Amino acid sequence: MEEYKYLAIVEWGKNYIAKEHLQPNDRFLSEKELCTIHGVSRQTVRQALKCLENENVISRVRGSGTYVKNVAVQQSEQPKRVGVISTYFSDYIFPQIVTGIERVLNDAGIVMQLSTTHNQVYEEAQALRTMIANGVQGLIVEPSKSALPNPNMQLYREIKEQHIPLVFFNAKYPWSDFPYVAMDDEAAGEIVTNYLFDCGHQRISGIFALDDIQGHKRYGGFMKSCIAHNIRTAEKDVLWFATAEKSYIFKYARTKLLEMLVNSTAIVCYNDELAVNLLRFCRENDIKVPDDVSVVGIDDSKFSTLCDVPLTTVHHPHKVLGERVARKLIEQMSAPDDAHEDVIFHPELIVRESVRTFEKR
Amino acid sequence: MEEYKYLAIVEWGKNYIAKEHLQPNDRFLSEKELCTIHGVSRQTVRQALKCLENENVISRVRGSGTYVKNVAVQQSEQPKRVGVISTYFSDYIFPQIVTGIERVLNDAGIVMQLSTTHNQVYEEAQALRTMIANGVQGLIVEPSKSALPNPNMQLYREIKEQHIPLVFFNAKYPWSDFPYVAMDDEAAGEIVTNYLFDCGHQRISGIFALDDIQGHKRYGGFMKSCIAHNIRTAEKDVLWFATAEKSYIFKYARTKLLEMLVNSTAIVCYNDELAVNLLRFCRENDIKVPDDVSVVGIDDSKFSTLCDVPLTTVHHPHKVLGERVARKLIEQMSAPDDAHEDVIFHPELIVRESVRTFEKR
DNA sequence: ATTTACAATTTGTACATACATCCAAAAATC
DNA sequence: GATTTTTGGATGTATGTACAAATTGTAAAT
Repeated sequence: MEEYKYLAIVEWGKNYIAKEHLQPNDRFLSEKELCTIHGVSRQTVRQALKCLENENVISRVRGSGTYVKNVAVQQSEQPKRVGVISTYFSDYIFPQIVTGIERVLNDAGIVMQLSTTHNQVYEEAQALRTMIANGVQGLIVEPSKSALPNPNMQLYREIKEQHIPLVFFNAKYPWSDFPYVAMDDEAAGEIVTNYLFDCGHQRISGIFALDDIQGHKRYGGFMKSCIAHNIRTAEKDVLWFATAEKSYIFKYARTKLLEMLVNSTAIVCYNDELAVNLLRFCRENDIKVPDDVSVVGIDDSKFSTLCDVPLTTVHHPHKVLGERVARKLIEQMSAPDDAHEDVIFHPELIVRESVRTFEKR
Repeated sequence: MEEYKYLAIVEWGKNYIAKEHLQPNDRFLSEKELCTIHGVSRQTVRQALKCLENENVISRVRGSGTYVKNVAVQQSEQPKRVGVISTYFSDYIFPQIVTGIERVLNDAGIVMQLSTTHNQVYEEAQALRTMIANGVQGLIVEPSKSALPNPNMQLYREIKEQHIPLVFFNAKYPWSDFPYVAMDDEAAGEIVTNYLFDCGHQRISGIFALDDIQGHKRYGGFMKSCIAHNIRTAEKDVLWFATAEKSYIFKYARTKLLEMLVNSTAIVCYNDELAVNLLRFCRENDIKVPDDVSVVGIDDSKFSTLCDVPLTTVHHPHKVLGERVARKLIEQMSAPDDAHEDVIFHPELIVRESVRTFEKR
């Protein structure tokens, strides 16, 4: 029961196409014919046709006529797009995380748009802006430099205001108000450190990323374990580095590093990547692992089994985490839930061969 | 310079908003005012306003007036999107290729949409369809099962008809008419085999992928070298496998494989992944590499240095190839060039430790 | 001070007419 | 038979008029 004539004609036209089984590029009725059929003026018919044209149901060709457009276009609406922004994706554990994300999104018929920030907030801003301008229906983001002040606060606020669902993974900005999926980084730091104490180590040092919430939390777990074991001086035995310069640490902090290796029986590394590099550094400086010094990593990356001394580390859920993040986003997209619950994976120790066990006294 | 009055008013209106620095939700001129300003009928003004409304420049409220919409929307037009479809992307050399693609596209301000086929033509079809429905401006595709008949021919024809630029990498379908970027696979097969002959090997076998043009070409290079060295029986010493069952070959073709390892002094592997698996198989069966048998791979993947016997292989340009593919697509997008030239990288031998050298007689 | 009624303004719908422009098929020409 | 011209019919543009429906401000009534 349409109130207006032109809207009635719009509906009538759609039904007509369906009823007559008109195929794409079939000719539709002319304006004149529609006038006589509905007993209205040509202007009214034109208004109705303009509507149908805007809705992509018909296309009109001057001098020729009105034609039916691709019906498929209207039936299967554009598949949804989701933006995935991570710091890296070709190295380390990222390919596996992204594979997990891709699998779930793909199964849900969602297209994944990928961008990397190389852990630069500027690139993060650019990626976010591009994605939004691109009309993504959701965002999966791994924060860049999550522990430092972030100039993209305003952008995230806009995302919130525009009600674009967003899920963080691995870390979240402390000031942000989006759900996140990560492993319990503090527990991970605590578990490896506890394990070292259990193996009889007493002089334990740590190397952590300073610009990254994960680094802070793992450091927190490390400290928690040290304090629980009555080691109050651990704070001094920590070396901090910025993730951008992770390869430089072995050049520019060489002295401090060597000193640390001599004075400690074990080193807790921020992650496996650092640990593997440390293993190489030890080899180059004729320090035997685990005989001279023990090394533990976190993340259970592929390299931890491939390096010359298989690395004791903490399992990161990798692919499962990716899948969970994607599912979380899909949940948020279907039912925007402001009472977002975070998903935290509990880490698990993987014992390999990079830690020496001391005799119990 | 507009031919039609209403189009002139559309342009005038946009300039007016810019000139007067009208903000979103500011009131625009009423229809009556525009009539007197331009000296046209109200209908003409209305047609112009309808255009501006369709372009999202203004919004009209019955009984209230016409208002300016979000200007940001119109200024920054949607960034371009490009679809990247590869067989895998989290393993082997794919992360590096995709990283190369991503870098170039990103620099060009193009968003990358990623999908993987797992070397399944069905998934390839689905990915292509989704991408097209999504309105990508270009496609980068690694063919799936490129050596077998492909049911997606029709799809590729449609892509051609719709003039969507497309570039293949690593391989191309023999019947297709798109440019591609790859390394010279035949030369790669030839180079490693030649090297084995140079090292004094005479009994050389090969293992190749049967469903993949790269496999065929590498096999071709292998055969070329064998024939050049007057080994006419090589054809019998080839084991074929389907890429999907690459891990099964070591179970189900175990007898044939062992026989081959005993009867040969060297094995040419389709790629490094297979070679690394073969190394493990040898270790498990107490066959020493390279003392008992030599193994060569192709692709120079990361694993070729990390496995216990560093692998002699052929360098694949990885990231550079990715970058070149992306640039090729951008070329095609800016200047559709039917006289598409393929880009072929010439491979280079990387000698490591998996090949034994026989004394020259 | 709040409510109510009304009027003015503004956009939306509908009809009528005239001419412009383009397409395609029919007709005329070569 | 092939090419050019004509012509009918289709959509596009432009103007005019009339009324409908929604918003907003004003003024009167409560």
